[in-house]
Amino acid sequence: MGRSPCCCHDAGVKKGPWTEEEDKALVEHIQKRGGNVGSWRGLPKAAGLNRCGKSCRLRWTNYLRPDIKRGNFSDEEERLIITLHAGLGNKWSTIATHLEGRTDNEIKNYWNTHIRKKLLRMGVDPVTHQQLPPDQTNHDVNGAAAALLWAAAAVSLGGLDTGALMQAQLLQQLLQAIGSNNSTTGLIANLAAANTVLNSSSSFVPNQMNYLQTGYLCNNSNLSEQHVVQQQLTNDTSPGTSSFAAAEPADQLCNTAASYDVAPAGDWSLTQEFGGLLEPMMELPGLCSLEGDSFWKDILEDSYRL
DNA sequence: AAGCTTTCCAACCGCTTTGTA
DNA sequence: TTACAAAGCGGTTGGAAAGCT
Repeated sequence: MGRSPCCCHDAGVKKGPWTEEEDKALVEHIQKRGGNVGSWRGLPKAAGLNRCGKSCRLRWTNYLRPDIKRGNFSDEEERLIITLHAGLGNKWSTIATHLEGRTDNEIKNYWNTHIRKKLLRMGVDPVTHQQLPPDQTNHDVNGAAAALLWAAAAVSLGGLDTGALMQAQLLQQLLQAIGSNNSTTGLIANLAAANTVLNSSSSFVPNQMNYLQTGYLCNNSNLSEQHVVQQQLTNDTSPGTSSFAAAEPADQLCNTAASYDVAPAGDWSLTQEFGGLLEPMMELPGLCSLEGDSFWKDILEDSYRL
């Protein structure tokens, strides 16, 4: 497997941004051949371009190809990228095969400039898709957790009505938690409380159970299907390694991501900030078990001390 | 308004994989 | 089986645009 001698090293071959004339020449040449490029190496000469064949190929595949979809990524595309990335790692070309009209380069750029930062803001490691340690986490939830836990406890004990007030409060607290900075304990407490409120308020998202976990908010009406997703993503894969890539991994993942609506658009605007179901599920006990379950008691005490 | 910093993305570089003689 | 050419791929860079002071 020798290294390919690349014409890009030839003296006099133009580099840098393409001009309109060059684009036109390349497109016309390929169209004349009915879309059949043939040899990229021989293309520049045939098309009258002073460019390396490799440069022509990249320009065509990443920019000039007629089936390329331009414009912002949709939430659905973003969720799919996150889901696929959790299993495949930086296999951009494989990921790209599941996003119609998107190139690997575009997805890679979008990941590095948008998704990666968003995950970090959420306290999620963009490489492992796991919750970051507390000192690297950006969540601030202590204040929010205290207020929300109070409300959740009150609801559970019958001291408050579960109505619009609770829903508004929940959203407000969650937004604070997402956008600011603090401890994992607080985060868990907040998510636990929010989980309880969601599940105790049937009017909030009718007929659906909502699960909150560190890092991700999950909204899925079918828990068993969700476990299938998670098993595929956690057991069969290890980001950065190739074990998952053995038997048509991308298809598995694509089917998974497509079949199981990870965070259905339109259910709840907040869910759009959270990408997927990539961590082991953390199903939290209800506050009705407050008396007998030290889980909630500990969290309440923690949040009280904040 | 000017200068500096940050963000974004097209394009490049070089290694790996695939095809073929 | 081996060697080489060509294509594919992922990491990185450079510079334009946007944002900030």
